[in-house]
Amino acid sequence: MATRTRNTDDALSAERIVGTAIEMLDEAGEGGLTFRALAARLRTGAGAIYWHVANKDELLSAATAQVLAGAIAAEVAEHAPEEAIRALARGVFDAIDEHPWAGTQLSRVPVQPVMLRIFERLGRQIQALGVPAADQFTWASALLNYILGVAGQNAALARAVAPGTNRPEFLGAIASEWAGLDAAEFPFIRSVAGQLPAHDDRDQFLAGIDLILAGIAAARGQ
Amino acid sequence: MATRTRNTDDALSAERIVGTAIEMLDEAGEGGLTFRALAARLRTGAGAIYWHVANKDELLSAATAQVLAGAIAAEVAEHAPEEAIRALARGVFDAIDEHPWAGTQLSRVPVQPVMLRIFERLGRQIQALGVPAADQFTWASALLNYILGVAGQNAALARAVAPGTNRPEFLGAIASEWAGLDAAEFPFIRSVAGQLPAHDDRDQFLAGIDLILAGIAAARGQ
DNA sequence: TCCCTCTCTGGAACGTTGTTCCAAACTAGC
DNA sequence: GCTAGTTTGGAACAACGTTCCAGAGAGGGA
Repeated sequence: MATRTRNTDDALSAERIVGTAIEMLDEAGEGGLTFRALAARLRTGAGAIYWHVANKDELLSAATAQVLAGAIAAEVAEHAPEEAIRALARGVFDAIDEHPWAGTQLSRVPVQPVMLRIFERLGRQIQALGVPAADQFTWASALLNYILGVAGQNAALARAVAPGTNRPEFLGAIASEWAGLDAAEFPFIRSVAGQLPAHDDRDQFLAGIDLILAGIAAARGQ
Repeated sequence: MATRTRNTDDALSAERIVGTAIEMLDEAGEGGLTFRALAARLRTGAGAIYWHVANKDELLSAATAQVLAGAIAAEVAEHAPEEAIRALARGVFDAIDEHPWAGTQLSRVPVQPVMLRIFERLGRQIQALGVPAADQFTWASALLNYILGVAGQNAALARAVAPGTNRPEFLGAIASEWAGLDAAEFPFIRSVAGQLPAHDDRDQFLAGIDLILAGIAAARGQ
């Protein structure tokens, strides 16, 4: 019988822990990641995990960083600044759309290393647009905050959708509620209720980015 | 000795519970509100609270709603649409600036009754701006997501500032970190590091609102 | 006045969580 | 093959949200 040795394959490491954590978060959502469940899947104890990872916040940060790595790595040098900003925003959106728990993490913690890199990319393209130095910080922050807002709402929605039901069904139910609101108090909500079930979150998100870019262009033109 | 009667003053009620919860959240932050501590301050048991409030989520929602009530109640009919949007956004910002825990709540849960009212106000002003019906939902959502993003980041920052230190000191420390980053990798962050400690969050937030409004104006003009 | 019913109370208890602790198992260098 | 250092994993701790339930208080008929 095989001797129980500590070989490289089943050895614990920060990478393996983070990778397994991402698996569990993707499968069961934010509530699905506990140190006990993680230890069970890794066939070890909770204490062993703490040797490689300081605490749950660090674990979530590392998982979020890994999931966003692709969006940061994407090369955007060849594009015009506006297109580069769109591409970057699109990358972040797609990452959090695929891993909604990462959206929670991003909107919950202050700017951390991953988001600092995104902020850097955004700012560089803002500079490339010829924005005055005094406005660069403010306008890059506006873009970042918008992205983080969408990230948080996406995650909140994913959390709210009951495990059994699917998204169109859920949005349809909300649209019905909206349509049934008081006509005098909620005329606007009622008027857009019909657009809710069919609307594309991604398109809507990118339209918001374009709106901010148009605002920058307008402010620059004067 | 006085007979232990149940008079109106010390009677438990949803209002009194929510009011006390807001007090505790303001004093000790989001971690300061537990059912045990709340029960202790109300001189009762945790079980009694559950007779008036379904669970902690509902309690936080009610607290957030109360804290945002002022921002919604403000009458804005006399202003031009753009100024009305600014006033509304300003009201929300000031509320979450004073009660950062409310920002966490807003960015953590999907649109709830309070935020639906704000969305309604935003949308009505967007309509008043003469935006085409097809764009109203998208652009009102852009404004809302931006506001929620700032709300979340404000709350995250408030949570990160160590109880002992103050805000300028904390921002100064981050600015120092930013200034010390690799020059080749973070040119933009380094260039704006100096603006971080002195910048006004509120002004920056409102500049972002103006940017979106300018974008709407530009898109409308074509 | 008594009693029954319904509302409301508050303290104990349950299950789960993040985290800490520590004895034992393993690995590597002399 | 001893020893010093690293790594493991299971037990234990403190805290949390929530549930449970015996009983106190109030009000309305008999």
